[in-house]
Amino acid sequence: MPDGTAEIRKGRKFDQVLDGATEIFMTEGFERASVDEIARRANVSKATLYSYFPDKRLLFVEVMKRECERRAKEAEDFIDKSFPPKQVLPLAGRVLVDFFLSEFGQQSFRMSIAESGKFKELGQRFYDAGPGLIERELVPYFEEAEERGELRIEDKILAAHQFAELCKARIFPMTMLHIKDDIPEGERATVVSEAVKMFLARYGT
Amino acid sequence: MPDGTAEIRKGRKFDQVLDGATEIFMTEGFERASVDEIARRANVSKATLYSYFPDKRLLFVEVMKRECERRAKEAEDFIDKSFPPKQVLPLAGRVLVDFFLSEFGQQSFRMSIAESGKFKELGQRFYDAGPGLIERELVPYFEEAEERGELRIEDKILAAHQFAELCKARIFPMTMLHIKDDIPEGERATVVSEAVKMFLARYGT
DNA sequence: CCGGATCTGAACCCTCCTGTTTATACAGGC
DNA sequence: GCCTGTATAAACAGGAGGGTTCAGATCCGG
Repeated sequence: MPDGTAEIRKGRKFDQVLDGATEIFMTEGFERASVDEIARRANVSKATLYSYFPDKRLLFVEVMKRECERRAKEAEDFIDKSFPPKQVLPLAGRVLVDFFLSEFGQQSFRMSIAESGKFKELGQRFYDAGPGLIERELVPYFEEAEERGELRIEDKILAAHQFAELCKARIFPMTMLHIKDDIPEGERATVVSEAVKMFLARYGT
Repeated sequence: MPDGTAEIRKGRKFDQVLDGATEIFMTEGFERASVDEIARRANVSKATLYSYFPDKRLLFVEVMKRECERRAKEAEDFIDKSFPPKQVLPLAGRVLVDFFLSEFGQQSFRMSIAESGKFKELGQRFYDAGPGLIERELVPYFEEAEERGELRIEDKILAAHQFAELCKARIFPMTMLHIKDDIPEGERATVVSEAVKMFLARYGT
């Protein structure tokens, strides 16, 4: 075992291929993306590509795996548990909004939804890196804040999801359905601010 | 002009084709659905199908148009504006939840998201029949309720979207990503009930 | 029962895509 | 400078799907 990455992979242009595949899959989706296009974008021959990945599906799964892990790691620990909700929630909400309004957030959501039927494990993986992550981050915070008397929540898991959904109000469907491509600064701030207000009106002390 | 439907259509098995196409598109999505399969399901020859619709894309657009109209009509007037929020909101929420958990709701959402990039007008149409409809139904109700002193809402449009999003908490992502296929009665009721509680905590009087 | 419109089925063309193969170029270690 | 493993380009096989065509069956109004 020459190096640490104990995976079934092979050679040297591996990441190059994955990067190219990520780009193409993100803009085209699974069906529309062609292997030739991926190889071209990755500056790699199709033969090389197929020497790493047995087929297109596996390549796709690998792309989504990596991307989910990457994003999940990025998003962790953006919460300082010792601060009160009035400070933590606006920040968390803003991170959330900016994420799912980003090109990457949009596309991975789109693709996960479109292909989760075909690749059963994929839906689970994206869920863990998305809604699941939010749950894992917020629930412990709610618990600490409740001990400090700053919140009072019976169903903390539901509350975490409610907060996340509130942050999508009016903007998420719009971008998801390509009604608008960009949401201006002001609108993002408003939505987050109103989400926090509503959340605290219900669970605040 | 022989009949009222002033469209560019033709013959007699028109609806048969549309019905079959709807079924296939709903279960397969645009890309995966094959014209042969649609013709087979519709008990119609491919030649007939192509005598009505110039190509697959147009057929798809027509299916989505009809389905959006159909659902929009079904969903109208389920609100009795004279009742107080405590009664109206649970009902409205329940209709919402049952809709987007239905096989049809799920699939049309999935498809609209997946294909709205390719068919620009489609996103708009689905938006009007979905989030747009909610807005058009709830905002006038909020206004009347506010006049009666039952609510106090500055941004009524945002509030309508917030309520809709609250109804999705914890259940919508799960079904969308195929984590769970059915949401039991109890969970639906809980989510709606908690959505209403939160909404009234913020905007109730 | 007749005649024109509509529908059928099956073959067909063409394009595109996945996946394979082969002969060639190139790289770095010894 | 040679040798081995890797990358390349390009062509190819196999198949699927969209769209067309046409001779014949079928329907329906008159």
